[in-house]
Amino acid sequence: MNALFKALNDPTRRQMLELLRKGDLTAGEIADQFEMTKPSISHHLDLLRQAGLVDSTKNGQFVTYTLNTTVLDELLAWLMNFTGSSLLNTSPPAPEPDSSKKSS
Amino acid sequence: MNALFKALNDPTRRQMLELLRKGDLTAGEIADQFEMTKPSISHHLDLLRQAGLVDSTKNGQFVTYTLNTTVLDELLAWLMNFTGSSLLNTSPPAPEPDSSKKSS
DNA sequence: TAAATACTTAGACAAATGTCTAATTAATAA
DNA sequence: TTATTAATTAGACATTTGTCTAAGTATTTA
Repeated sequence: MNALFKALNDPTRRQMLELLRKGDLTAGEIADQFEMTKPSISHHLDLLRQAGLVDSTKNGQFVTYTLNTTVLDELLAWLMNFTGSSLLNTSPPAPEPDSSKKSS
Repeated sequence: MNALFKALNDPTRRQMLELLRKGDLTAGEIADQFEMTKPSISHHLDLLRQAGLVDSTKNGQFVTYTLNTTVLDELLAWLMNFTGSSLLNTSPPAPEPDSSKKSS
């Protein structure tokens, strides 16, 4: 929990998470999005990994980073103790609104 | 958003929030729960207030602190962008299970 | 093999953070 | 009014944090 809040307490790292929301990225691709040296990027990614917010896998000379949201569920649970669990939807997913009508 | 994560990035401050969940407390009552000097406590409370997580009102020589969860909703909304908004319950509150039975 | 590319590790350093003691302000009690 | 109590403000100081440059490790390409 401590590592989680620590990891989230930085705008660069939060932005990294938002980038990864759209899909996996290599360390270099992430670095391209920031005006910061690669070592600094590497360090931020390390903190995110320590918090369990991202996973990294090596593919050849590239390292791909993937968002891991399971640890955010823990944060969500913590939050619910304050905002009241009434915000949580415990009911089963609603049926699709009828896929026979429109596609897009 | 920055002040919020900053305020939450400390175990003492998070514990303070949990204490206030059970009810309002004066600065002194809060200080009693920690092995830390009052000025340090005061400083932590100040950061919580800056983040909008607590409100403070002066009553005589006492200052009472109250939990303010509205800013946590903002965090909740941010979180939902990651964990998937399906967890959010958007339906109206369910009717009370029948108030004619028990009082408590 | 040698050079280039992708990334991390090591170490320095300024800025931010958490804690303390001492002093200050405000309100109550003697 | 003077003393006491509750709390904050000011300022010092060690630790942590974010950033950088330089160097190191793999991996791919020439």
